[in-house]
Amino acid sequence: MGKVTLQTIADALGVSRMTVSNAFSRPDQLSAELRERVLAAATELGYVGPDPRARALKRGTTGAVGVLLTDSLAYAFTDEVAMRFFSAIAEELTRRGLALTLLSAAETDGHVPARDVSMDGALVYSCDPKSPAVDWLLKRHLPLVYVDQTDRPGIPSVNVDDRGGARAAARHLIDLGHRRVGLLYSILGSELEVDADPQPSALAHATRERYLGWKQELGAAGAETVNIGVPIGGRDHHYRAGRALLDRPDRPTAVLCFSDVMATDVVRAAQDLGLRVPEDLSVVGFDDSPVALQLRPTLTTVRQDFTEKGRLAATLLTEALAQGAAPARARHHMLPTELVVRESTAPPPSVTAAAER
Amino acid sequence: MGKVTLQTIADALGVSRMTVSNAFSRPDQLSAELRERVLAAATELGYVGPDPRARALKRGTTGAVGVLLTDSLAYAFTDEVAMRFFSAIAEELTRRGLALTLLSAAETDGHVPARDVSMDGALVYSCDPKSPAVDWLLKRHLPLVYVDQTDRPGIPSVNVDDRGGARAAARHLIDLGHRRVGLLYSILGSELEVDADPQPSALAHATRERYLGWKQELGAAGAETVNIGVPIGGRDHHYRAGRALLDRPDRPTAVLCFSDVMATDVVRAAQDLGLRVPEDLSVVGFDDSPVALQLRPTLTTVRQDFTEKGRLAATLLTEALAQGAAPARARHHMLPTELVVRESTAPPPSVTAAAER
DNA sequence: AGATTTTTCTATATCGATATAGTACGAGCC
DNA sequence: GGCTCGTACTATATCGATATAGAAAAATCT
Repeated sequence: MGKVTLQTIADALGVSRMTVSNAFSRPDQLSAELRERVLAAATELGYVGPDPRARALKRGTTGAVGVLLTDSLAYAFTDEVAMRFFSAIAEELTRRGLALTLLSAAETDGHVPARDVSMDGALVYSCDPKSPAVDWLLKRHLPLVYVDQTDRPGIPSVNVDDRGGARAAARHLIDLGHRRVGLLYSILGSELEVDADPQPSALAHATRERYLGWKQELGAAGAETVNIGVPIGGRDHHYRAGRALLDRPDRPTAVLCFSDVMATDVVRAAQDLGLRVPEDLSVVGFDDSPVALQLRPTLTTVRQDFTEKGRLAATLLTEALAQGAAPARARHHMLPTELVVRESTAPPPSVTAAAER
Repeated sequence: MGKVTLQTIADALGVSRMTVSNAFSRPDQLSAELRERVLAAATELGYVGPDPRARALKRGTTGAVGVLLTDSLAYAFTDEVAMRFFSAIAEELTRRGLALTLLSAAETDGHVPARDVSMDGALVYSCDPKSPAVDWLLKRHLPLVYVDQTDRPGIPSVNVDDRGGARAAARHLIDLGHRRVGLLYSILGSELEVDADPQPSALAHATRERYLGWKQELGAAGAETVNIGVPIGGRDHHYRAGRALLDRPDRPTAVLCFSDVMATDVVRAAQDLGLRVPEDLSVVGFDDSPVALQLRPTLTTVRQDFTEKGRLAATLLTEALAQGAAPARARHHMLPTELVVRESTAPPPSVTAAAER
């Protein structure tokens, strides 16, 4: 059976192929009457419409934009914060009639999505900046938008004020009287790093900013820190990190966590040890994800607006698409963060005891 | 500035275009030495690799498969059950080097993703079977796999035993002694439908199966039901549905809910009315999503294996891709469900009272 | 009526790659 | 020497559409 193409219909009707193309893609280019006949013939012959692949080649656009994620797409789907962000992106892109292609940064026997999949542009989201996948996207000269990444000249970006938020969180603990604070941040490795002194350059962007924010504020106040690098990807790592922090003799009186999810598991670890939150241990999260409110006690955290972040990123990308190759001034956006004080933080035990005396 | 294509490199090196193509795509077709020279020249001239669009046209494959969802992609991202399923799909597809394109069923000023986006095949997931988007996919003769959809001859599918699970849930309530049960199911409309007698044909597949399973078992036992159709898309609808059910004088002693999320909101509504769960009201969910365990009391529900569902769907699709147009016997798979009894169900108050006498 | 514009349709040249068949040449075999 | 065979590379014909420019007919203007 021969394939049905524009030509098939053109031949059947004795018109030019171009006319058939126009019937589908540019209705104003032919009379309504002829267009009807063309469409009728198309239906009869079982022609669905212009082949997207051929159209993509000729027009140069595909109607889909990519989102580059970490190696593990599967893991990203379990991340509620990422999903809120995606939701906003999807909303905005759907409005513009664009589809969303998820790209894994991983290479599987020769297949490299970032290099091989056709798309009109891409969002680079929260993935290892050294990833070869990012390089491919850059080399392809695709319109890009960086999200939660270190800025790069010439590429529009959306970030949140991670450092400012982290400082506010640290300051909050200082103000409460804490002078010995645990810091739990994500690392790329697979083993817990206790008492580490992380190289900022080895951390992912958001992690680095938050870590530096904490350090900056705590350092200024002369507080001590206990650093633990927690591998991403498994909740049990969070729990173990919590235990590693709380089992020790010089246990801190408060913990700053990279995320609300991590904070949740630390609270669990604390409660399993018979520690009361916030009386014996203050815990602060990051993101203000839905779990922050579900946790008992409710979680003090740093809020960021995922929805706005997604919407802005999608808008920047569609703008970049519209401008085509001509790159306007790349704007770097920074969204605000806000400390949200809830029930999981309180003065350290010693201070409380002193006050009660 | 001229674009850099295979021809550019071929000309620069004085070899044929085909040789350059082979250097990238079929290394065994030319000597290692020449290949090196070609690749070196390519890098120097800033050639990234074969254009995915052109390759897609000629080869006929794009390296991405679609997932067709409801009108609102954004909503799907907030659905934890859908995300678990996606996670498994993504895992499996990444393993095969395929990217995942999310398709909204909505049409936006002439753009219809299901018709216009190029892909090698698609999963049709939990969307209105009457949606034009599904028709487009069918007309394109793309390899498809139906998930949580009514079976269609010739199209492989993955379903879970919704009806069996629903029957088990209903039987559980009957066995506990309940004879008056609320049924909360999803509808496509935007208004709560209280005391409705829904047309099964108007319900989405999974909804229909669950509803019919409940009815079947409750009917056989001679129990009464109070039916409420709950619009999808907003948690407040769930809560209002709960209130509509519990505020009435002839309040049922138990509720069967379409999902765990819905059950969560119903429990909240009950508690707000001063009703104790399960002493005054038994509540059963569906899916066994993570929230079922987080809820207090923990939720009696019907478990399905999202991960297996996703993995199977992805596997069926890649198999269909491999077979190309030649459609093997389309298999319809049905995954089992399992009643998980937890704390949210108990005998109705009257029975308890009688037992205490 | 003649000039000008508009409408409607067609012819041709791409878009950037890959499949297929074929050529040239050296090696192996009897 | 003549035959087959394998390796390394090339020439040509697509894949299925759309942009562009142009031709013919119809409509508008002066």
